Amino acid sequence: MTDASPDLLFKALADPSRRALFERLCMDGEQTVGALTAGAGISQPAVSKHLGLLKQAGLVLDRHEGRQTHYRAQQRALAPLVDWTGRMNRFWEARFDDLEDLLKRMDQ
Amino acid sequence: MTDASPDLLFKALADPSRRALFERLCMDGEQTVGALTAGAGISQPAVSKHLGLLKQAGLVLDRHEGRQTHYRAQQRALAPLVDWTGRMNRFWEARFDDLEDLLKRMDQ
DNA sequence: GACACTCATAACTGTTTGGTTATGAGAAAC
DNA sequence: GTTTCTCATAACCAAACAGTTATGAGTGTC
Repeated sequence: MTDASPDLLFKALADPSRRALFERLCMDGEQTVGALTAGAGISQPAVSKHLGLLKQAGLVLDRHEGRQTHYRAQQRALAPLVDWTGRMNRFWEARFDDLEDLLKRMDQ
Repeated sequence: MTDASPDLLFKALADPSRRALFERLCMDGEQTVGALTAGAGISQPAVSKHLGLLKQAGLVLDRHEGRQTHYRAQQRALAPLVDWTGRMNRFWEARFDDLEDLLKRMDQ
């Protein structure tokens, strides 16, 4: 699950609890499920389920150590998102350029 | 509704139909509801509802002309998304730098 | 005025989803 | 071996949601 579609990414990040978990992992680095549960306002199973979805979307990686599971953010996973926004911006700029060209031609 | 939280944006873009509508508006520019409905695989009321949500999220603007409504993408609306991804990347890099520093110090 | 067209809203429906509690599996601690 | 701890899964529930059809409001056409 190295790469994911924008669809999975948007869906995974659409939920506030999930986005908060991902943000914490980005800010503070690797953490156990227990640590993540403390501070999230929801139960441990809820946290586990969210982490499962984030993992499926390629946004986090897990590592088992003894009886705890450590999760960490996978930064690369955001690339498709950045690509998508960039693409939308480029479309927009292209149309803007076309309009500009048109206006210039009309001006002459 | 000039600006919106990342939450509204992520939620609005999480649905494939909605994202497709927004992509079409970015690529092809302003379009009527009728034009957008043709090509979307869903009914006109469904399209209208999605456009309503996109508008609420600040992603599109509408313009009434006679009996039709024209929608267009508002490019600026993606800014909070770009900011957010940038912030996450910066957190990640900061932690990476810390690790690098630590390793350097340990090396001496 | 009568009709046709375009879109939005209302009312409803089936599915998805974010949460819960209960429980089980695996790994330390004793 | 028994107990304790950590996490994941199962079963369930209420709310949110994406879609539908029916209808209404507003605007052009004749």
